[in-house]
Amino acid sequence: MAEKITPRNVDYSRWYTDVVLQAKLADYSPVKGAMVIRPNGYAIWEMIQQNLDRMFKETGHVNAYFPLLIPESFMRKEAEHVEGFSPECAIVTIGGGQELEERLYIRPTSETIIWSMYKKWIMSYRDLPILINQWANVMRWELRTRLFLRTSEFLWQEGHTAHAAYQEAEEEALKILKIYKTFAEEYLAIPVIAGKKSEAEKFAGALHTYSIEAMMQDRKALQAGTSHNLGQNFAKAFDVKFQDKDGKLQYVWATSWGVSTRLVGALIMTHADDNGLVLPPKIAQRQIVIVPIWRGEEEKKQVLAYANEVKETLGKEFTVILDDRDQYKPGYKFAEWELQGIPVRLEIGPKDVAKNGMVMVRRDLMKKEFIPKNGVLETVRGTLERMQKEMLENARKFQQEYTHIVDDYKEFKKTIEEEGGFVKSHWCANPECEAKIKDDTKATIRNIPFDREEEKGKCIICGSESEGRVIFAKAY
RNA sequence: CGGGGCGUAGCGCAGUCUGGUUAGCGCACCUGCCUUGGGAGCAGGGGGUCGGAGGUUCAAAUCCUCUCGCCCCGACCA
Repeated sequence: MAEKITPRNVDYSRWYTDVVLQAKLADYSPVKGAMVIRPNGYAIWEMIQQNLDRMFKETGHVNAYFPLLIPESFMRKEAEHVEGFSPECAIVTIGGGQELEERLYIRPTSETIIWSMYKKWIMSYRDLPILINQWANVMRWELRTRLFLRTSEFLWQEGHTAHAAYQEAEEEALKILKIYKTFAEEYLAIPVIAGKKSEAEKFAGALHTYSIEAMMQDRKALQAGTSHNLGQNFAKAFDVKFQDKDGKLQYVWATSWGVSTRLVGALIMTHADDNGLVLPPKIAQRQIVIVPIWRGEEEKKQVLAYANEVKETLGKEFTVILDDRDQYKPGYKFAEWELQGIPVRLEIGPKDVAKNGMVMVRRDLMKKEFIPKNGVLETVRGTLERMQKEMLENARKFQQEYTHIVDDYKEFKKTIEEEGGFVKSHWCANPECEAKIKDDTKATIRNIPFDREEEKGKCIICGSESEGRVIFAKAY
């Protein structure tokens, strides 16, 4: 291989970087901590946007846009919030060549500026709920950065809703988490565990935080989406009250929720292999590549005419690339499209033309299979559907294989240290026990799964009563 | 901020210790021929303020001084 990807078992993090760079998903920018998202990478983000945006709108949400710059005084209004975010904020101090009277934060998230506006817009219960989402960039200054996973500037969507009652906000936060889970599994083919964050891990300024957690191929956890019930914290900070049906003034109830370009990193670390990216069909903007093979002009003409017919047939339903470049040999093209993760490759040479068929290769399996030209659209459609399904199943098997049930702390440490993955253990809900585990092992509580079994037990640290198991793992 | 390393073609590097024609190699790129079922071959070609500034010297990528930038390792985070 001329273009090398470091194999996963040699150096997982170099493998990741190699895949991102070689598949042309992103590149390093002149500004440290920032990245350029290249067309191949942005195409993935667009697919994420399109599908999530549709799902948000189907549940009554609308899009809007709030400013990038936030007055410092706004950030300071919610104590926990400013404390949580201040260390990672970039601040504008000069504008128009002059020192600003009030410094402006480049948004690390938009709760404060949005709630300053909600104050203007909300008077009565009739104004509620407000279900606004925005697609935007945010900035959180980072020292140790990794493409897609942790960059100072990243793209995301942030939903900010306002409600008349606690219960409504709670339902909203859970509804969104459900959407995230559905999207992650059905589109990205990433199995996730939905649950509630512990107090220590929740969002700065939230009442409850919920998350979906995925397991990467190195068995580390990655938070793939979060949703917060913010209670009345921001309403109180920004003095946002509404008059209820009884004529009484109440503070508004809030949620916020988001997923980011980090999902692209999750997609890579869930499915890609030593040959490069593997895209689930539903996320691939281009699902099929045809590589024609020929010797001499005569064959070239024949093969290309045939390949074009196939392209046209498949083009009714899918986006097809016909790679007829003359300067590269087929082997080179195979490798290149594999690198970019195109789900299905069709190889068409003189032998296939003679047999009225072609060779089909599924990117995740890499097995060659001869298929007839008759019914190629149905064959490929079926293959793509199976591929989508099996990618999720395989990832789920992997996740289950590395999910351990552990009741003894010695074994816990050993498992986290040697095996990695998710460890399900009892925990008494005391933050001190949680902190001790983090100090000892670097593992954190990923979440308290919604679907956990009711099972009385004893905290793995202190032995106190526990209502059920929580998920521990080392995380990105 | 503390410890280790590195700046030479788009990328990866050699050359620096021991100063000396025109600064070299691999990949990539361009042209042509030839090839095409798993990353071909041959020939020719383009591309460099040797990170920057100052100094020593007949002569500096090489020696000296200063400076800038980057990467790796230790406290927080979608």
